Amino acid sequence: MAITRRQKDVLDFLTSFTQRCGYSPSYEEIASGLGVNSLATVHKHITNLQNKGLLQRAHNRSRSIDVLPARSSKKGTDRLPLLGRIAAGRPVEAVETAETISLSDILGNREVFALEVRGDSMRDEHIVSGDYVLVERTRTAREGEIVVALVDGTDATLKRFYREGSMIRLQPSNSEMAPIFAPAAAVTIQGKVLGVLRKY
Amino acid sequence: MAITRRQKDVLDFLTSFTQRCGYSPSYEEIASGLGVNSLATVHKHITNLQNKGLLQRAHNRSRSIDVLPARSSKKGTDRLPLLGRIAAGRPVEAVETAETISLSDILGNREVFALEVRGDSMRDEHIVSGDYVLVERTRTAREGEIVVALVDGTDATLKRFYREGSMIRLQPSNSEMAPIFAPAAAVTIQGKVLGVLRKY
DNA sequence: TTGCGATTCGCCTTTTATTCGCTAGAATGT
DNA sequence: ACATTCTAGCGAATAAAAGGCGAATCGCAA
Repeated sequence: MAITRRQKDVLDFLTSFTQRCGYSPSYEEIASGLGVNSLATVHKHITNLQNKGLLQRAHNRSRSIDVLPARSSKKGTDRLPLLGRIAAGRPVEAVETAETISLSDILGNREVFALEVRGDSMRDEHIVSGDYVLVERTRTAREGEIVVALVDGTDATLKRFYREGSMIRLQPSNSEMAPIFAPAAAVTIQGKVLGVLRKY
Repeated sequence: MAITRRQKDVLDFLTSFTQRCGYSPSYEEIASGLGVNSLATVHKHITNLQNKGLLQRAHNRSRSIDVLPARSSKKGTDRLPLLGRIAAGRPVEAVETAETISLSDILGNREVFALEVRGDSMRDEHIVSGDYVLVERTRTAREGEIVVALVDGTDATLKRFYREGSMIRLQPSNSEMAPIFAPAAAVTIQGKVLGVLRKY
């Protein structure tokens, strides 16, 4: 069920509009939201998405688009079998294993959001540009944890967190970059990193 | 739920009126509340909303409208908000964004399994011991893709895949390790890597 | 029975969805 | 390398639904 970049745009717009307004958008509103000038284009997108089973729509009915939550809960795509370890020797068997892994193993029941990483400040930590970090929203952090921190209220960065007396050291994991030292009062923790997700 | 702008207005008015007064409004009150002059219009709205299952009403009875509780949106842990990019400057806002990321964005509907990585053979690719690679089960691969490959039926490894004439080169992403050369017949592709998941 | 609110009936305007024909680029298969 | 299919886009014409009106009618309850 290949979904194109543009189709995801459309789907995201629909979800956000519906969330924001409480009703679904008209084709014209979709068009202007996506920056296209033709209703036909919108119509084609909607039709395609409907054919892919990602949304429902009543024929010729105004504002009748329903985005289906089926995207995730379709077939348990959120939980996948953990078949073993690689580079160990044996072929990967199609074994029925009880072991599985899923996002919820990482997330638990916590309030989590994702951020796309830009820059190389955590390169030695093997977090690179384009990765998504999964961040739990907290205001505190422990020594050595990777955090999203705000310095002087303006600069959000991804660093390791260390306390040094009344100062905070935010340590990049990149030997070419210098740590940031700041008084504890100037640093706001926005969350700590629970995991990393990368997509090829 | 397939609702129009005006219908939401009506529904909102009904909810707030009922909340405020403890009883439901007459059609005339609804009309003036909505700024319309015809009871017929109101009636049409109410009927439509009833057909959509959003409210209940007794026939020909005064003030007999019951707004049915809206279905709550269960929030799945498998889809999380993508709040923005990090190391960009601004604080991470608690914005309601439509953009989301989830495992299914990576997986699609393909047959996927996970493997825990051991060893450092893909270190320069920022895949390290302890990470989980998400692998689509395929028997073919394209030039340069990261694959799970079986050499001589015994040795499963994680490498980049290159074809060189009748030979296959399996290239580790680690400058300290040498590539594996093998005849195409001796190499079995077990799958290709779609993504990486890391858990701290 | 009588009155008030609910219902129904045409008829109108505005909003919205649908369809058609066309161009162009990307992805795929032979 | 080529043809084919799919995605993405444009503008215009058409059809249908949504929203609205006033007036006539109906039905319950006081």
